[in-house]
Amino acid sequence: MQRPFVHPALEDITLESVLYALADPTRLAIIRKLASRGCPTNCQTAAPDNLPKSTQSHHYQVLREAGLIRSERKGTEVVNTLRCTEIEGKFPGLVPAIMHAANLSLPVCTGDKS
Amino acid sequence: MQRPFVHPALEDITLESVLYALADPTRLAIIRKLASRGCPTNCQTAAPDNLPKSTQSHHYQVLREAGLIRSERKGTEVVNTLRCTEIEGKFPGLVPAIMHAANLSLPVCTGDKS
DNA sequence: TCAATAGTTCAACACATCCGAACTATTGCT
DNA sequence: AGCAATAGTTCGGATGTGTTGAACTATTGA
Repeated sequence: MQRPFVHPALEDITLESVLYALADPTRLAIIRKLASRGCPTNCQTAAPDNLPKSTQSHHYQVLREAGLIRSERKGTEVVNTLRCTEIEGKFPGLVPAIMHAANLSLPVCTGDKS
Repeated sequence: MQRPFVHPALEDITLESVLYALADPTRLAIIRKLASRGCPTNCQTAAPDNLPKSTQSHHYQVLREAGLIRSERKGTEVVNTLRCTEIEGKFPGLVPAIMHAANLSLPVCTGDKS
């Protein structure tokens, strides 16, 4: 927990890593949950199902290293924030189009909790 | 070569398979080449570099099964066509946004040949 | 100080990817 | 018709990637 999180600079975010990160159903669900709470929102344990912690941790790492989320420690928890305005500046319309497509193909992101 | 190609029906195309297919640099390059020649265009050997034939064959199969391209045999060749109008109907703006982002991040798709 | 909570790291297994070699199908030449 | 050349597929093995339980680290709160 002492090891600080590594976030790529905006210019190091690549289209392929973004697509790769969002191609996984679990990670897409995480991003959808984050996005459904307004864009720069935070979310503790936005884990889709009862996924093992190690797997969750791995998925958050992939999303972080792809540049999609920003992670910050708050006590024992990690608060994740969408970096959508940054990404929107780099790849205009990309994430909104994917979110829109996700909302069309999947029922609706359950905005549970709080 | 006798085995007919299998193309998913429009309703069986999922967002995740589309993203997965496009997350690979090689496959993204193939789609970019197809798209750069006008939308419903065809392309024989749109292989990016001098990629092994077996690998090419694999990538075309992934793109086909994701629903991104349609493959038809013409003599000894296989002609691949983007299914972009169909996909546009299902996921409006998705592929254009990705193509736009690709054009922003990568130089420009070299429209070589013919 | 100690238990509980939240998350990470490690190692092992399962599964996917890549590519050379062998194969199949079609064309065009003679 | 036969045959070489071309275009692509299939197979198998090496290599890489994803998933997850077990052990570990940090922080909070009693």
